Amino acid sequence: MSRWEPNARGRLEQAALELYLERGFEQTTVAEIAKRAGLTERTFFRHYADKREVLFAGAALLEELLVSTVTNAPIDLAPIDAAVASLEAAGALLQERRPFAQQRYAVIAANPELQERELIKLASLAAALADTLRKRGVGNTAASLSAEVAIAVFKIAFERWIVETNTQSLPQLIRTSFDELKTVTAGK
Amino acid sequence: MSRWEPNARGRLEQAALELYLERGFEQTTVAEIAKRAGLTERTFFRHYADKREVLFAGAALLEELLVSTVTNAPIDLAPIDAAVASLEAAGALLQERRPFAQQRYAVIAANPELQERELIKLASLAAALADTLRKRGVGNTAASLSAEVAIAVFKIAFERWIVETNTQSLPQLIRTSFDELKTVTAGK
DNA sequence: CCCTCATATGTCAGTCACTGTCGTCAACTA
DNA sequence: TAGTTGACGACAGTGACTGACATATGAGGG
Repeated sequence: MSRWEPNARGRLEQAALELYLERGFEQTTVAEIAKRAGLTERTFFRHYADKREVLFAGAALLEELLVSTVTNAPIDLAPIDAAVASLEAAGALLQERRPFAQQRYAVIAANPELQERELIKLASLAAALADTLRKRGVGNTAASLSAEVAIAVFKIAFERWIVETNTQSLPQLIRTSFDELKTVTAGK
Repeated sequence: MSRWEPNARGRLEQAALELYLERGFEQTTVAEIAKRAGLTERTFFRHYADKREVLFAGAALLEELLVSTVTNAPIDLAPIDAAVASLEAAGALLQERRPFAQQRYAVIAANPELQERELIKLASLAAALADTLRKRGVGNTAASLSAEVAIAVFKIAFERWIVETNTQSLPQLIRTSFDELKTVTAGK
């Protein structure tokens, strides 16, 4: 049998989310999170670079999903369609964890520092998407534009998904927003 | 005659940019910035909420420019065109301070914390743009989409403007990128 | 079965960003 | 002239984050 309780990261993430919800992000100290997880402050920082990062462990998984989806998309699919399709896949994943996503969103929405981290994670996803598109032969600017725009569509769909009283699924909202985007950018 | 040297904020911003360029952001302490500006650390924090904010004093000005440009745009101009036009105006402003913009970009590009701040400032500009569009009667989602997409275009044009050896002006690059965006999002 | 080594953790001291509080002094105002 | 305000300095405190070193266990080799 192990010397320590298993799943230290899971316990830290759980404890952090709980405390951020109970007292707010700023009013929670890392020492408190660690204590609730049965660990020390130092151990927290061995698992997460900082106090914010503990809320963003899922980002790496999401990035893998986006990249592999775009990589495996039919080569004749337009760049923006490939990017949006990958976000629909990511949306399907999030759809399964809506309560968690809502709690997490509530915490992030209440704190600007966390919003900053969220934005850089999204920017990182956009960069990964753009890279993947370039590997499909898409031009530099077109790749960046497609990726950034797709992420913008995702952001807006995600917010509606969180706020609205569950009428459409997240993938549906992404598709709807994407359609509206086409209307918006269509020159006359 | 005044008790203190005038323009404390200007001195702090100048000192901070210099030091961030010389040693890097992380290797610079707020005490050093304050000392170079002839002030104390405490006074630094009276002028700027944190160590990063000193690099982002211009954002408020930019936001005013965007909002007033969109507000005064012809009412029959499409939302996305109004948003992009306002960013062209902002681009013209930046065009006049290219060396400063390049130094500032170099500092920010070298540090993730500063990139986070940059992203939230851009998101704030997008939110202000979207609000202004809504006041013109644009629908909720269309306003957000137009604003986010316009900012995405701006980001990509800005990076090209910084990197490329001055072939096109920033407003020109914004226009070019916007045209490419229309191509990219045009469904077949 | 013992030795060694890698791993996950604890302990402790230290730096620095940021805050609250109080004191100071010139300039303005009644 | 007396009070008020505004910009700053001085100082102590909290908490995020880091570096260095210690410790215990499970795995693998001999």
